[in-house]
Amino acid sequence: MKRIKVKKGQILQQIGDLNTKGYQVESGLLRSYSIDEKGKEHIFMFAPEGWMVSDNVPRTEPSELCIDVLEDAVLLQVEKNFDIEINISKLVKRMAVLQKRIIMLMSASAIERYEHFIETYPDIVQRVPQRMIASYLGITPEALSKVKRERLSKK
Amino acid sequence: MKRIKVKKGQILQQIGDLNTKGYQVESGLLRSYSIDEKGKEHIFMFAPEGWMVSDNVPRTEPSELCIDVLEDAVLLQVEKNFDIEINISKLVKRMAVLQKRIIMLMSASAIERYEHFIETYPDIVQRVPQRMIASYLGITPEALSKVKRERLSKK
DNA sequence: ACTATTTCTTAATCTAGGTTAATGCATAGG
DNA sequence: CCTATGCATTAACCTAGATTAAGAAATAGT
Repeated sequence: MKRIKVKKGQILQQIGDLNTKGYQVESGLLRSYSIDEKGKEHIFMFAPEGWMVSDNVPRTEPSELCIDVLEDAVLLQVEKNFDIEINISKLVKRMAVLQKRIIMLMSASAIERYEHFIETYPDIVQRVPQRMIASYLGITPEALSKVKRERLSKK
Repeated sequence: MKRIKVKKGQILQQIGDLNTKGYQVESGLLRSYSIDEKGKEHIFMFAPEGWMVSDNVPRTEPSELCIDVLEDAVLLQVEKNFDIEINISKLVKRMAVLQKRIIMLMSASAIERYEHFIETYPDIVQRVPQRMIASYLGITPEALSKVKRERLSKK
């Protein structure tokens, strides 16, 4: 386990890399994302201060997520065997987040997912470009623009 | 931790219940699902032999999933504190499944999700009604019918 | 400060999948 | 055995969001 400083734009993990590390974020902002066969990015999660990112595939398999730096960050880099999994309560919280995300993707419209997102992560909205929020929500930037316009006209 | 036998149709957990238990499936088939504000069910996961189901929200919060029995089953009922979380490698595997599911929901079409489903869970397809597979895939039974028809005409 | 590049928004069109409704099949219960 | 309820499929239509394209606004690089 060691503390590292990383710069905006830096890529910590490429898709296909052996996936032995996780990152605990002390300051800054990371994201993890997948890339589909058409080359389109889909943001899996944002990780601001206090969060932890890692690919959740087994340690022995190639990663299916790319991890990069959105804001200069200080990280604790942890080897997956030991350090991470010791903190079970954090693991369990991450599961809860994933569960919520699946439920939202299956049952909520783009508008509802956006509402939920800004309630749950009000600060992130300020810190990342719109197109990344769209990517996280599973819609296009154009559709997000429309969603925001509709929200304004209603409230 | 105790072993229990349950009958098809039995409900093990209601949405809103305090969520202190998990179930390890020795034989039979369970499912967990959410219900949206329109009353529509969305299957979160199937749990055949060897799998484990539980709601992933923290133990102290009301559950957001309902768990019921699709085929008569023998279960190990575990209290969430102790027993479950001891088996970390199983926890980690569940995370990998959730991750894959999110990526599929964001980046794959209904046809692709269906293909992936029958590859990953070939036996489940035989064991549950079509409408439940549709629900798991996040589409309507009508759309699943169309998907299957298109597959047949192509191959 | 000026240009180049990326980002955001709008509008027009297209499409995957939803909705509704009708029909044929099972399965369950009397 | 007959009816009732639920399941799967088909077809006609509808809608949320994708795609394409173009312009405006913001950012970054020199």
